[in-house]
Amino acid sequence: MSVLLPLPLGEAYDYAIPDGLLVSPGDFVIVPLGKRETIGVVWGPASGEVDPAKLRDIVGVMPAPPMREATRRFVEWVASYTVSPPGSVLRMAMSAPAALEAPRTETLYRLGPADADALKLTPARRRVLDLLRDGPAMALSDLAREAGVGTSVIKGLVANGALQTIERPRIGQRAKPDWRMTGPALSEAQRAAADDLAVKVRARKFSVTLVDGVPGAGKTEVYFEAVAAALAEGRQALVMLPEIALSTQWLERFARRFGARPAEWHSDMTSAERRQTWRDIAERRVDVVVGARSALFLPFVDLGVIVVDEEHDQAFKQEDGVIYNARDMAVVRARLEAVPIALASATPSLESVVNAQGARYDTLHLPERHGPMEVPRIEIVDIRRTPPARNRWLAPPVAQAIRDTLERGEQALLFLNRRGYAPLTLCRACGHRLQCPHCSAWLVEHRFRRKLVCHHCGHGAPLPEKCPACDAEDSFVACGPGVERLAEEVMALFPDKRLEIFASDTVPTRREAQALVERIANNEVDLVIGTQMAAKGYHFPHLTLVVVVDADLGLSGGDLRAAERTFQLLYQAAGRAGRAEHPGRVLLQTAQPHHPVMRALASGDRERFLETEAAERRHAGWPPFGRLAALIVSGTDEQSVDAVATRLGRLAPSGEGLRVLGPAPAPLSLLRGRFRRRLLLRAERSVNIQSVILEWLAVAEVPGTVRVQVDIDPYSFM
DNA sequence: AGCACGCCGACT
DNA sequence: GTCGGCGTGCTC
Repeated sequence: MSVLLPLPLGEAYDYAIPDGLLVSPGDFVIVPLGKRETIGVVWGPASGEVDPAKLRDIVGVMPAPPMREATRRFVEWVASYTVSPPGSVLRMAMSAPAALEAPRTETLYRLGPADADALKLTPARRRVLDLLRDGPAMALSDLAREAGVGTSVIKGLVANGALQTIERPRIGQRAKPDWRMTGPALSEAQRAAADDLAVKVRARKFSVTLVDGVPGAGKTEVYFEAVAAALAEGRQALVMLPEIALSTQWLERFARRFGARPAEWHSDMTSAERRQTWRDIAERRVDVVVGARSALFLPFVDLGVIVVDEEHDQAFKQEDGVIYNARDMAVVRARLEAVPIALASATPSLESVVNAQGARYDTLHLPERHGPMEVPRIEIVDIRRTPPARNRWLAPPVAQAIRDTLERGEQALLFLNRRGYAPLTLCRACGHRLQCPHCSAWLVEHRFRRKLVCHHCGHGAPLPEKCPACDAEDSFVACGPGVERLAEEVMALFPDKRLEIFASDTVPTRREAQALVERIANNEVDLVIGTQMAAKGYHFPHLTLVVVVDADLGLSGGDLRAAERTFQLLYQAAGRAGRAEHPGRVLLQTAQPHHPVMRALASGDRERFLETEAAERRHAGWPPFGRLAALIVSGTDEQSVDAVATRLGRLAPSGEGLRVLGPAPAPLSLLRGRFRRRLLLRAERSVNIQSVILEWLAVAEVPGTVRVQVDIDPYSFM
């Protein structure tokens, strides 16, 4: 049999089956590999490429449900699409190896065969027997506690046969979401959209539906009905959210609709939680999973629907290891499982919009805000006309708007997507810039932590006393604003107001972030300064003013999605304003008031922006109108990295509808001590870009010291 | 991914 | 003289 191992091996290995062992494709098996044993998945018949005499025996089969055919095909599909070893993809589908072991058992006590009346019935013994006569079998400690006896009484009853023990797999008690509960009243548009999705779920066929609606239009309630329909069919449902949005607020909403929480799947679960949840999904004890991108590889048995919320969000793009976009792979999984998938967003990606226009996807529009809410007014503040004071970042009219808001007892959010005090620190005397020793990036001063930090590799160092280049003392000047520096300015302006910074540095854990979200929601905070962490998915009823401190920040840098991404981020940030009964106001500080992004935001004309954006990309052949792949060549030795990059450039495939750009030093030409070069392959949609790349890499003879990563449909150009 | 082998710097 | 650093290569 060929067995795929969760290792970056390139192909499945053949193993022999010892006499008496029964194995089938999909079984999780233990196999020897070198000196150790590894768990893999039986993938199919032996390839026959290895001398049968060399084959080693499969050691055993894990006591776990086998990996389904559809899941195996999904693993293969992702591997071939991303040009990754299938074993690396398998590893993502085996993220809780402990779940493959025999489930832990518990010992329960129930009445035994002996005639209780024949025993000496002490009061303690009677209490135990009475308890078990009317109730279910119980664990030792529970039984002892409830009967008010010591464990020795129970052991004694077992010894004389009045009680007996049974071993049972320990099954966590999970409350099941109940689809029969009545949901909130839906608007006409919501009802129509919900019915459409429910019909698709019942049809048990593959389809993709884009659920497109402004923030507050009630997309969540709509896709909850798709989940309810899957549950009514007795099937499982998967809801994918970008990591950051996996919030208590969302879970509470779900619990209100279904009376129980869904199973969660995300990176900061304990291994015990992973083990339990993975197994519960594989054995059908979990109906609904909400998770980040890795939830896509869970062992669903009978999936009925997939929902990807905030489908435009970049957090779905995995940037290390197997580089994949979980939104796109979710569509593939839905196809292989033959189920409908819903992609929801207020700012759908251009990819999805184009797919919807091309009739590959259906679209459900949810036009208005649902309930007594108004769409916030987005106003442009031209910082060239009303500039902030020197080394200040808030324009006078903006400061005034904040003051007015606070005076009304309402909250303001200042959005600045820059952690730390200042993005760059330099020496006034010689101009030396403080740079990371491992990356081509500036060190960012974090004044509260009294440290310099590299945001790319995590390198930290104390702020030096004097300039490392010219020895000048007290010569450092901070350049540009970060959230900490903005906080300094705001504290000086509003010293008696309660200010919180909402960034990964101030709320490093999910728990702390949620505590802060609660404080903001309960109006225990007046002013929030936040990075993009604060921009997404939350609902703050007292927040009526959102200020985008530097709306131009994401626009520079040669990224093909810069405009689209900026539009999405700012629109989402703006959506935080005025979601309760108070109307919201949004101020964008920009030096480019006529930029299409700013105009689209101010006029609310999203369609026109998307059209312009689509036209530009179509003209240039960029995605989604063409295919794109990046090769990232990296290594610790700059010469050999350059040699490989140059060779790849020389051997670049050519042909109809194909073009290779580069090699060029990556914008982060040094990252974590590795030198980096990039090549970009652009092709027409008809080109099979994966096979082109495979042939390319095969002839380029990359030495072991240099790594070439393939990024199909790159989102990051760093 | 492990776990080996293998070739150069600081120790008993 | 060894102990051990982690670079390189293989595992059916």
